[in-house]
Amino acid sequence: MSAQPANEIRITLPDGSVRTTTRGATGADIAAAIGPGLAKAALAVKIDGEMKDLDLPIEKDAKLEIITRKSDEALDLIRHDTAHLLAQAVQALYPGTQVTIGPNIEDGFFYDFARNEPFTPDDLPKIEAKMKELVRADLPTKRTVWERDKAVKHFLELGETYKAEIIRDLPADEEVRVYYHGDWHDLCRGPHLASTGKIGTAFKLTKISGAYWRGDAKNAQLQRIYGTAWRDEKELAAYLQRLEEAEKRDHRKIGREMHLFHIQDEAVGQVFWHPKGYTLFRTLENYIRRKIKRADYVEVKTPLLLDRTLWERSGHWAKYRENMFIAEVEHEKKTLAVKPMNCPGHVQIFNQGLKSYRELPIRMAEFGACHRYEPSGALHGIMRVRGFTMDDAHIFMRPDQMIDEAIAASRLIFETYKELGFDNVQVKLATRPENRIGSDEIWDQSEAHLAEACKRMNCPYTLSPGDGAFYGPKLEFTLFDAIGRGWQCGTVQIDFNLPERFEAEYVAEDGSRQRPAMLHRAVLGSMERFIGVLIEHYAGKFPLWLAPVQAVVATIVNDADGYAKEAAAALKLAGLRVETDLRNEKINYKVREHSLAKAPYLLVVGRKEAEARTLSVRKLGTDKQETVALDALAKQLLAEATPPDMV
RNA sequence: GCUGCUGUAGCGUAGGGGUAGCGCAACGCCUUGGUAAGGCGUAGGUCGUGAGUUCGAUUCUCACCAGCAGCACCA
Repeated sequence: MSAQPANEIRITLPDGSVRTTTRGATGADIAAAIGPGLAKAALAVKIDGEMKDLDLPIEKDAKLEIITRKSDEALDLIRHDTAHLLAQAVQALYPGTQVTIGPNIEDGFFYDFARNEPFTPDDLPKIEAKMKELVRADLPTKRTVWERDKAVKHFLELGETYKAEIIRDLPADEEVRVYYHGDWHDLCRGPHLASTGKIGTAFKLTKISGAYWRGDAKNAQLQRIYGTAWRDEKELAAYLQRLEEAEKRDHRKIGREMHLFHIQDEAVGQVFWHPKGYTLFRTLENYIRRKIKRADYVEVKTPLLLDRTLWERSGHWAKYRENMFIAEVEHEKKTLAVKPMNCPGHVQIFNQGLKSYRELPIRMAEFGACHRYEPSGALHGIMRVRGFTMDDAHIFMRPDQMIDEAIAASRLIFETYKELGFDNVQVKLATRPENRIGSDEIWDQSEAHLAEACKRMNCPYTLSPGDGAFYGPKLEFTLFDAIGRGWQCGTVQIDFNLPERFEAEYVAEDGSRQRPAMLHRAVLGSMERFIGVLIEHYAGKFPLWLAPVQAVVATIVNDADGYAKEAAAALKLAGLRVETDLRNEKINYKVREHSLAKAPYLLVVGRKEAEARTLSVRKLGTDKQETVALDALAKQLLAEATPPDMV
């Protein structure tokens, strides 16, 4: 390699080409050297993979990429700058407001403020207007590096106690950077766009909420303003449209419209399942029932109310009482608690009679109605409730069977999700929390077992440190719905607490008494929540086997009533869920109504059909019609309505 | 639980110190119409609950309950 003059550096561009430039040149200089168009479009640079300001002098050879509005990274830059813009606007409009942090989040950003007066929704348009004003002013950005103590002192003098705290907590080797946007300044790691004008105006403030300082409920509550920001107005409009789409899928709305369930004040957080909703519930339940039967589970039912002493023994009274519904029984001076979990009940069944190692594993399943006192703010439709049904099971086994059982349970979960229409599933391994029981040795072993199970299944997973249950580590299964939202549903947990506390035993091969290992697993998790997910995933347009009403026979004229009833009866006899609509309404009206009600098949009969013993079939989502003979139709629909596990 | 907002007929909404309208749904009559809203009419509300202010409260104030959006929580 030839010697390089001391004042020159070599810049490698993404296409592999190398440019030689003066030491201390900036990203902006290099962009300008490449072309005026690029210079204008440049937002920031990536130097050796790290995002930097356009005006940062480059002192040594580097790989460099010019970031423009088109780059993937552009959104992050725009959003971060918009967050600053928000803070600047807020401080201009509401003097005395302290700034804290303002990170990017999915689709946008937020900024947390400390202010005595609350923000109201009316403030958002005012703040937005101010932000746009600042964009028009095109204030230049200036990066400055401060000496730490001076920075702390400076922000304290401004009354910015949170900022001062952040600076104090910065790692000792980190530069304290303060960015100016015009006169306004903020502590920030950067990078930033060259001026406020570069941000554009494709942003919108979306909501206000309370948020705890550093995410801890023990700390002061700040006021958070959320916003979204995009490259251009078109992207912003598309995003807002996406939000609208999600709103249309809301299970609370669809649940009401499709007469699936309701919730009322006298039973907060509990679901009244209507006939149609409960049809869905039972269909799903029976599907799971078939699957676990095949997987050699046994099904049980255990009491809802159990005496306090049992919960004391299980450890729930000490660790979980806050979340339990307690019933004082006056007549007997007893305290009972409604079960928040099924596990203690299942151990009671296991403990009836002496078990041999030959009987293990025992896979004990229950569709168990559990009740937990969830914080009022956590309740959400049927997704987060206080009374719910778990598709629960506990597997009692020899310790050496644990990995195989964890694999079998995980496979059941994957298979079920796939059959239900969810192809993308992610797995997390949640490891030991701070507050836990059991020796480190047991935890080491249990975590290793779950990791080994994943490895043998060839299943990638991410670690979720500290998120395990107090009694053992767990695998968490998150599925992704039609619009990309993740839902944590299934779980496989190792429990070394309960067998110990209830002194569960089996007789081993050598005649000794041994403690069984226990695996706790749920596939759907909560039936209620899972049905909520299904509603939103399918937007109420369920696959035929799940649809509460599978077909509606609608008449055109009253003369066809008799045949319509006959046809509906025949389809019902074949095993389909069918309704008739004989009302004195025009067919257009009926088509519209049943389409909106999301009936998968509309079977229209008029004089012609009655005569020929056929039905005019119209499938939901199409406007095509097909005339099919009654017998053939029954077969066709029945085939389509076959549950995925019976295909 | 915390912050903010909201609560009017089954659903969606208007209004506002003088006891409430509209649309859809419901019900009745007319219409029997061939694939996304036929016509006319009727009924339905102690305006979330309780207190206070007032001659008078659904409207204003307070408390409570519930819902919504976040935050925290989700063993």
